[in-house]
Amino acid sequence: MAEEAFMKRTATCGSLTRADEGKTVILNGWVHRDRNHGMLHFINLRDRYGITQVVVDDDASPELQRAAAELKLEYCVAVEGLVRLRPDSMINPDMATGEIEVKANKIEILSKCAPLPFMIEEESSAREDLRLKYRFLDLRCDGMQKRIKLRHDFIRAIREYLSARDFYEIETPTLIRSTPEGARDFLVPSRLYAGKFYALPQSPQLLKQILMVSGFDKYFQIARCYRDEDARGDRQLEFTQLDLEMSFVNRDDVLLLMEELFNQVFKTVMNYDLPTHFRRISYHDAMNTYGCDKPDLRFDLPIIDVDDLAKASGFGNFQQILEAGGHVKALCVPHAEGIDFSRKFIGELEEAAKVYGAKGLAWMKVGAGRTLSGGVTKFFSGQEEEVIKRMEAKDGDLILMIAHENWKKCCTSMGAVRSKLGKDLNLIKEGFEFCWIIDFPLFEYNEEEGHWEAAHHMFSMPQVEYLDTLESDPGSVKGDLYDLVLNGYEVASGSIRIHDVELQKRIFRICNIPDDEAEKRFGFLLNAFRYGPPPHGGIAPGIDRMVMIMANQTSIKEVIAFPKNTAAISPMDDSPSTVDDLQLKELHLIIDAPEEK
RNA sequence: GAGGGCGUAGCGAAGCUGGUUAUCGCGACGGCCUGUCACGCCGUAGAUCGCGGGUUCGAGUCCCGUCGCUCUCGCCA
Repeated sequence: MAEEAFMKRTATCGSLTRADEGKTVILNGWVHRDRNHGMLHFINLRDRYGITQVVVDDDASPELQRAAAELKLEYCVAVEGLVRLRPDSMINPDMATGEIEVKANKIEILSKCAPLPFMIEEESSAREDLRLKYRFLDLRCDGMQKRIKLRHDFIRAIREYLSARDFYEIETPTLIRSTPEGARDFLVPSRLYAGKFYALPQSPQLLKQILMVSGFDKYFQIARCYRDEDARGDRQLEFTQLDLEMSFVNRDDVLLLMEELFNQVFKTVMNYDLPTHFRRISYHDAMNTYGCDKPDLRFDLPIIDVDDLAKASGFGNFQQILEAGGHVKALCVPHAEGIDFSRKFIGELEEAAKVYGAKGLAWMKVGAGRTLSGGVTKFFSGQEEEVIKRMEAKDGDLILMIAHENWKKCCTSMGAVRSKLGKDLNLIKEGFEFCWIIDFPLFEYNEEEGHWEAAHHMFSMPQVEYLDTLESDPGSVKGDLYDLVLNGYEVASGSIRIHDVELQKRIFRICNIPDDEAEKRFGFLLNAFRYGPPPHGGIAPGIDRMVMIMANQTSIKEVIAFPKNTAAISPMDDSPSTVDDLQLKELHLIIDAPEEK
């Protein structure tokens, strides 16, 4: 065997136990902590698998002592030593390897480390942009290491489940035709064809539908998707989806498959038992009851319709809004220990509501003997009993009301209040609460553009009972659409697709895309649909978001190895960057450029 | 495109109604230390208080502008 260039590891820093006592091992890793007591020197050596305490004793050779003294944080080192049991009183029960230590007899410095820009701790405390600039260091911290592993385990469990059920994993191209609808495309200029562009896929939507035409009736892909839109805590320019499509299925086939998939995956990855089936809520009910289409069901706090009570009240403001076709929604905030419903408390809730378009937040306090006081109480004089009963309010509770001409804004602004209360009053239970949101409207009216457009995307099937009224009443058409929601985040979105050319064209026309335009943009799909397309449908769970939630994080950056910041910049490699004129010229993006030397 | 929050040493923070030499912890550097595990102890260096302007006898602190980061609305299946 060839002589090694360095002392190669024979064990990892997480592997040694009592059973290894007496063995001579070599560890490779980084100096995590360094406690030098002069004649006694402890070094916590870390690798991906754990941390092991290395000891340099007073009987160490001068050479070894010199090497140990030279060590600094995050030096990459090899240590050869003897595994020995720690004295009983020195056992560290918080450490997986806390029963043993390695008495060093040789230390080799594999590489040195510059002074650190921040400490590598379990959860980094440095500002996010600094963490991103030094992402290679940030990724060394225990929290990031665990989350990257969780992500791997999650994806692996998905692959195993689907492969065992006859799904093929098929890659689709990431240089594709631009079919702009919805988000902005990232464009890639063509060198060979001046003025032409590829687009990076927003999702493999059309390609997977064409795979169905090809007979691959169970397909999935861990697909990278790109959208040129502003970033958010749960949105990046590029993200990863489990893209999945099946032929000869209806909605319930897809929902049941997903339920079984996530039951198995959560059990495998987190040893967590999900309910066999997830609750199904219509879009309309979700909006009315929770004020959003991605409700967090870890707490209840339902929104209640009080149009009739508001109408009978003496509150002119409410009545005007109701007469204009608006709505009044209410919420009963349960009395909580240590929280008084002060002006400040209510004011903050009002601010949260205003962000979503509410003009104000009306309130009343419920007192002893089923009385109301404060806020808008005087307008509800004589209705106290009825209001308290409707709201199922108890002594000390707070009743909140929002009125708005626009139903959706009325719902979402109260939804924002509900959401804030869930956090502020600590109502959110531990765990994972999935639900399906179904029966979405297929179209919504774009006021600016002055025409209908697809609420989700244009390839989703209308529910059969609306097929005759698509054109006459687009606003009432419900689609075979479904979203999967987890703890208040939309984690998957899917639908049964259209596989009929004529129906697809009707949808295009309603969305203001005439036939010739449709042929130009989506001709390849329509062409495929002329050759025996099967009925099909699918779904696309977001990997980043799901792992984020499983890891109890609030930003997907925490589960992506090299994310970009909110300004769409990667502080580590400083992309996007300028390129030289020669490159631009080759891509026909500029005409004047220096000739190649 | 719009709003909120933040910006003080390599990192994390304190700095009140403006008032002498800008404080603390971690880290770095030097020294001491035989059972630590966030080791401890002594010492040293390290800050144009994001940047520009203004008010003032005097600005980290007040005002205006600007840049950066971050959260959110818009946007985003």
